[in-house]
Amino acid sequence: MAKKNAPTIKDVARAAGVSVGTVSKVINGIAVRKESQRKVQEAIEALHYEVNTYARGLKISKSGLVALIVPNTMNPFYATFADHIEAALYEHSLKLILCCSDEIPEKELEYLNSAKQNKVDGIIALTYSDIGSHITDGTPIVVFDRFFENRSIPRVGSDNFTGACMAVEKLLELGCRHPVYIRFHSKFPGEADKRRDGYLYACQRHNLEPDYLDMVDDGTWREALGEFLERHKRPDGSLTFDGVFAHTDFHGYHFMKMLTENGYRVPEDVQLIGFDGIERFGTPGDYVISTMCQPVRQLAQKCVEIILLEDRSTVPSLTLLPVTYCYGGTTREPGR
Amino acid sequence: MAKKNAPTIKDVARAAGVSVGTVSKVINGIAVRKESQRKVQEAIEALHYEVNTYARGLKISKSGLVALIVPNTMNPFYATFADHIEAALYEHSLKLILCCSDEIPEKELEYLNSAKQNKVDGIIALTYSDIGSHITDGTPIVVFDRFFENRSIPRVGSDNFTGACMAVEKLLELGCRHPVYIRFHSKFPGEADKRRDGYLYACQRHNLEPDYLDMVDDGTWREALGEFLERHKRPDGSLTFDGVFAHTDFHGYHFMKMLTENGYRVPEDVQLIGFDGIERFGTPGDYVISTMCQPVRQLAQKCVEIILLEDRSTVPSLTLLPVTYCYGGTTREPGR
DNA sequence: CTGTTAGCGCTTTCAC
DNA sequence: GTGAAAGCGCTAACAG
Repeated sequence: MAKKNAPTIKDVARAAGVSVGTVSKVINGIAVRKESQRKVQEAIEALHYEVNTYARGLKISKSGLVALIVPNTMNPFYATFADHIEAALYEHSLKLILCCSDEIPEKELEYLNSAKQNKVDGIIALTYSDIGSHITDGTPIVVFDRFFENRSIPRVGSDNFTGACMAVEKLLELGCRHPVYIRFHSKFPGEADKRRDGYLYACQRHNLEPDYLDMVDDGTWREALGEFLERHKRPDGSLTFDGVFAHTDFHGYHFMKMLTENGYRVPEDVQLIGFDGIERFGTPGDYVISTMCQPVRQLAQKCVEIILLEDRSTVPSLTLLPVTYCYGGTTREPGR
Repeated sequence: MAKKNAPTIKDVARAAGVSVGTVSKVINGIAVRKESQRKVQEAIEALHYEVNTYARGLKISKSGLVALIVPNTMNPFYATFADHIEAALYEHSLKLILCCSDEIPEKELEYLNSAKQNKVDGIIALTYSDIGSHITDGTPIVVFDRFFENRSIPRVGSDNFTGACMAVEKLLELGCRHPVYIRFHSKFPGEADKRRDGYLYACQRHNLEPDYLDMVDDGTWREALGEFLERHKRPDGSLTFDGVFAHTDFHGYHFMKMLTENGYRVPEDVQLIGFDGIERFGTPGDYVISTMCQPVRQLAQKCVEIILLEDRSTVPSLTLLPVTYCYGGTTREPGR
């Protein structure tokens, strides 16, 4: 905002009959004489004075800005995360610079550099490239949900491994005998890979033969799901599995649709649990499918908390928060 | 980012053996001797120099920041809008400050003031309070989707009136004889009110008896919809309406669910068209219900375009973009 | 073309 | 407690 003739601290000082130093003290809540305090306050009101953040930033090199790098805000998971980050930042009088990378590594890097240039007080990143290796200066940074080799950067995420185990065990508890796992993942390795490990571990622990679809998401997931379904049909048309743990709610939802369209009843014939905790229209509690819900709000708060930590030597290098099972209509629930 | 010893323009000048003025010129793309150009560039590389945005901002009072005030980003409509705004800003090398107001007037105002204080180059606002009356200085601002009394502020939105007419006519075209309208609105007046006007106009034009539910959204919409449904059941169980124009996809979706749960088939018994163009998981083209789709992307671009307009006297005070009908499974479509 | 220089508005010593 | 003054890093005007 290029307000041409905005009043400066000088104008206030003149109007209040004190020096700029005194005005500065009042602004920053440093003790001054009651009398001066009052006069300055009055002058500020009268002139509609507002501190110039550039000048202040130039002096104290703090902007009150935090950059959030996410792929986009179309995806409800990212959108929700962004919303909670914004809220958490607001609590600390910080502003959010939203950076959508579209999952393009170059754009992620570009935003990262721009963030540094804009002198943000911190960076929260959910990226696909290993941005950690590009951090050179002392800007506080935390990566969310995507962990890379560079272990020197604090990481925050959900306990994917345990969550996956819980999903399988929930399916078993609800009567499933043959839970399968479907997954489409980005070509970059990430923390979410642990969901597969969790599935495998749970299978082993419960003496189940693992049966899963695990492929890179190249846009052909619909065909792949169809094929997977065909492959699991018995001659009589019934399915060889009775439970599905989906890597994400997105694919879980679409697989449910496919099952329904093929005449299978969900949850009567097949029960299905996804991962993420996506809610319809963002309405709290209205899960699109039964799911292992990520504590997005707490995760966001944790990220902000870590960014704000004064003593960088005390920041935990890894923070994993637990996920919880949430009913969303695709599992058999007693009494529903 | 409080990088303590970041190299300054002075350091670059010294390293390159030129003056700060020359360095400044290089940075800002002003012609200098080839030789100097090269030396400065090298020095910048070597020192990893980055311009200090505070100092620059202090000087030229431009931040490259634009504030977007929306209620939240949980709601897919807002989330999508925010995403497109971000993209449009990116095209102009501008950064987005995301402000979620939670629909709280005080918060909207607070963010507005904070935006001014942060010297943003523009403000895009989707608010419930008449923020227009609080704008005092020359910050470019545009309000989206919510129009108030203050007509001096440029407004951008969808052509709700025409869109509503189109919805009704589409229903008629698809064989409906008795389209009803359901609506839950905020207690603040807004541009979306025109959707009701459009419905009424279309009814009048086609000699239909208007029949609609129009109430303030006080959280009891589910009950109200149930009541509305009961009221329209004939003794034989059939419904007195065969088409629904829903004020938003949200309520349209939930009414559809309710109809289905009550044994009515959609779209066989009742066809339904919503408004907004919400897509499942943000997937392009995967509309949750048939809908009058707002051109969110174009709307966002228009907002940014208006913010950027140099000559403020040429900004259109009102920009209405057309909505388009999109099939989402709740209407009878030949060949689907 | 290039170097010098005067601030932009603010915080922060440092005397008083 | 308070005022004076020195910059923070940069741009732009001006003189060379």
